[in-house]
Amino acid sequence: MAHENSSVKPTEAELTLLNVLWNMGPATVRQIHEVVSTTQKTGYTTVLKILQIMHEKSLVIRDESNRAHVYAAAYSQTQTQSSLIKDLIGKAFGGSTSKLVMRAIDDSTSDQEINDIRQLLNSLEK
Amino acid sequence: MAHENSSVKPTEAELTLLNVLWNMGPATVRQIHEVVSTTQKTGYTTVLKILQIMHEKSLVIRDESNRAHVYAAAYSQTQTQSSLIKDLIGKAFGGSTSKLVMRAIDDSTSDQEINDIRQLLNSLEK
DNA sequence: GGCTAGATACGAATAAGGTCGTATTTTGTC
DNA sequence: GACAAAATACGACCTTATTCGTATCTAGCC
Repeated sequence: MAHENSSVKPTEAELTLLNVLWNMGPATVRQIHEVVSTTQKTGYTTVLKILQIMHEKSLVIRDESNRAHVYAAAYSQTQTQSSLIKDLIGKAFGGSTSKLVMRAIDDSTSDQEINDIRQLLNSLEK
Repeated sequence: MAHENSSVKPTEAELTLLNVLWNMGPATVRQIHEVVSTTQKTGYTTVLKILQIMHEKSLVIRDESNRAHVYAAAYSQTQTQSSLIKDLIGKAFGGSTSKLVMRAIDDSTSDQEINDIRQLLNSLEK
């Protein structure tokens, strides 16, 4: 009952690191760890290990020309977001994007969010 | 680097079974398995086991008054969809619902989907 | 050349998901 | 009451995710 992902599907921890990479751009393990550890109590070697696994999976690329390898996301944030949305739509929304969009909008609570979405809709409806 | 989910977050296989339950309503393991096995080659005891685990996690409730227990989803499809969306927004969209909505809309390809969304937007914009 | 600080590589432990085989229990039917 | 069919319970195995500790390696500095 398992699955195969033609597309990219990072795990939770991997996504955490990817978010850092998308923010900072290419970075060393140390730099990444520094950022991550402000939020979580994750050890340095844990970050390193996950990065190495991501490298095997080709979720990141790395420049090994220097002693401290420099990692970068292999896929853009947008591409990854699309993969994850598609996955979710497939497994929980019967493949219907509009159902997901509707649910997301219905769930919006903050005025800020509602305004953002309204503007988004306006810009589309012309 | 792991997480805690205050809310419901079924796994992939669990979601498959939940989808069946939401469709059929309360059902026995056999009934569920029958449906699932039209799509996948999953064994009867596998379905049973997952249902038992889901029961431990309180993702389903079950009526044990008959020999064949009758399972039912503990949370509505809508509730579950909301949880999953919220989770995704949190981990891949920086908490921004509008970003997810925008991405979902941008990714829409089929005319059908685009029309559905357009109608949805129209019904909201009045 | 040798030391050390700092990097990577490796391997082990733990936990969870998914898959089944086998054991056990239950209940209706003769 | 005993048997068989059908259900549940249990436990094992394999994978993947996550976490680190420890071993190794490397490059610059005296």
